[in-house]
Amino acid sequence: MKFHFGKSQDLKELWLRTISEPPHVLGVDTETVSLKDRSILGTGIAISRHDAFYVTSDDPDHNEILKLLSNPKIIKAYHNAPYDLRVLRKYGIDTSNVDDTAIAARLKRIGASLEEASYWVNMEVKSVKQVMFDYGLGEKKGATMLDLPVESVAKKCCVDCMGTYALWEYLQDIIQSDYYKVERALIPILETVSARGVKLDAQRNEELETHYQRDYSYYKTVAEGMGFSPSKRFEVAYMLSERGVFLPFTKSKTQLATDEKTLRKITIPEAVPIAQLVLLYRHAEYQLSHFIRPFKGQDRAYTHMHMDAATGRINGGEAGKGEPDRNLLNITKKADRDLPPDLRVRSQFIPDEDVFTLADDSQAEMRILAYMSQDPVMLGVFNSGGDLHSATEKALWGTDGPNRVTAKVFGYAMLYGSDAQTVSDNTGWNDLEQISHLMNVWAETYSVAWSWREEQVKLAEQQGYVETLYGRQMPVPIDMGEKHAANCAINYPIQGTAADIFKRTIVECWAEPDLHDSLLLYIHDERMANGRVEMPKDLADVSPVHIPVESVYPDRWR
DNA sequence: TCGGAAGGCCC
DNA sequence: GTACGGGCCTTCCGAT
Repeated sequence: MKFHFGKSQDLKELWLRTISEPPHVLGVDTETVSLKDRSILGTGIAISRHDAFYVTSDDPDHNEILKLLSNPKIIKAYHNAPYDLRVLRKYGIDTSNVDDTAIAARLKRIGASLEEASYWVNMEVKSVKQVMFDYGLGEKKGATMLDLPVESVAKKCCVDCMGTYALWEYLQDIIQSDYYKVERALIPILETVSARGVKLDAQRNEELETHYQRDYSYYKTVAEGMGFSPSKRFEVAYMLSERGVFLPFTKSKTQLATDEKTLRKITIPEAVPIAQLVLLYRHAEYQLSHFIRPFKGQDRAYTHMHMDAATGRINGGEAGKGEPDRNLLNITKKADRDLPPDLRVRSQFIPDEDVFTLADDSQAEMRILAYMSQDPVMLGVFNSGGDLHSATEKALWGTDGPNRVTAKVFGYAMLYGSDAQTVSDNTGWNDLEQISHLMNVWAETYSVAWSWREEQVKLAEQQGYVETLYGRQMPVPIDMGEKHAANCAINYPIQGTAADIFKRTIVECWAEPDLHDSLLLYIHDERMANGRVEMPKDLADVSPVHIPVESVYPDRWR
C-alpha cells in the first residue's frame, strides 16, 4: 500500500515525478514493529516539508523508494540515521551521502528527539506513545505499531519524514559546520564497520561455556546446600544477617545492598565464605549471560555503533530482536585478568588474519585536560615525555614506585569530581583525612588545571552548556542536583574533546586503503583492525593536543 | 508482561 | 547528612 500526505493534489503525477526526477534531498524514515522488534513495516520519504509518501515494505513500489535511497547523488536526511541504516542494511542502500538531523539538532542544543526539535520548525511531531494514546491504546501495555491501522502508521511516518526534511533545512548552519562534517563522515564508517563484525572462535566459546557453567553449577549447588539461592539478594542478606552482618540499605532504601564493594568489606569470619561464594557465583553467571551464551553458535560478533551520547562519544549495542548485534564495548578485560589467558572471555574474539592490530591512545583525557587548562606543570610533564601518574605520585608522596596506581586514581577522581569517600572506596585507603589532604596537594600541584575546573562550573551555570576544544556545545543536565551538574561541567569538555579528536582519527584512518578494509571496532580510545597494519604517521597530531598512539599485535583479543 | 532497581562490565 | 563522568545489558521482583 502506498500513502501520500501533503499539499499536492495529483498524487500519481507527484509520485511519478519523484521517482523519475528525484529531488536532491529527501527526508527519510522507516517504520518498524517496535524498538525491540525492528522488522520493517514500511519506508517514508518527504520531498519537501509539505509532501511525503509512505510505502509498505510488501508493496512493489517499496523498491522504488529503495532505489532513491540507494542513489548516492541524493542527500538522505534521517533522524537517527544509524537506526534506519541498520534496519535498511539488508537492502544495500547508500550510506555515504547521509545527513542525521538528530545529531545536528543535538549540536544546536534544540533537543535530540524529533518531537522536541520539530517545535523549531513549527511542526508538531507526536511520539509513538502519543499516537498510540490518541488511537485509544492508552492502557494497553505491550502495544506495537502492529496495533495501529496502517493509515495511522503511514501518517506518523510521513509526519516524521516531513519534520526531518524541515529540520534539515533549518539546521543548515550546523550542517555546514566543521564539527558536524566529522560526525557526517562517521555515519557510513560506523555502518560499514558495524556490518563487518569480528570473527569468533566457536571452540573457545564452547570451552569458556564449559568452564563457567561448571563454576556456576558448583557455586549454586553449594549455596543451595547451605539453604539459600545465591541469585536472590534477599536470601543473601538473610544468610549474612544470621551471621551477624548488617548490610546497609541500597539507594532506594527498599533493599539491602549486596554489591561487590559491600560484600568485600565484610570481616566477620563466619560470614566471609558466604560473601565470597556469592561473588564467585555472580562472576560466573555474569560472564555466561553477557559474554558467552550470546555468542554461542555465532561465526561473528557484531555491534551496532551509534552516536547519541551526551558527550558525543560513540556508543555500541544491540540492533533489535533477532539481530546478532551485541555491545562489544564492554567485554570483560580487567575483571578476568588473573585467569589463564585461555579462560578470558576476550580470547574468543579472533582476527580474520594472523593477528589483530590494537592501537591505543595514550592518556588522552589527561593530555586534553593539560591542553585545555594550559596547566604548566602538566604540560611540562607531557612535553618532556614524562608519565603524568608517576609525576603525580612524586608530587603527592615524594617518592616514585609503589603509589603510581593510587596516583592514577587521584587523577581520575579529579577529572570526575569524586569526593574523598569515593577515592577511599576505590583505593581501599581508609584514612579520609589523609585522602583529603592529598587531594588538596593535587589541587596545589596542578593549580591551573584546578582553577580551569572551577571556570567550567561557572560557565555551565551561566550558559547552561560547556564546550569541547572545537566549540561543540554540550548541555549540562540540571535535573540531577548541583553536584552532578558541576561534575558534568568538568568532565564533558574533556570527554567530549576526546570524542572529537578520536572521531577525527577515525576519519584519518578511513582514508588509508589498508585500514579502510581492516578496521573492526572503535572503543573510545582504541582501534581494532585485522592483520598487522600501520596507523597513519600523523595520527597523534590530528588535533592540537599531541596524543601518542601505541599499537600491539596479538593473535587474539585482549 | 512490563519496567524499575540492582548489579556489574567497559572507557 | 546524601553520589564518580559517559555508556550497555541481564536478572530479579513487584505491579498490572
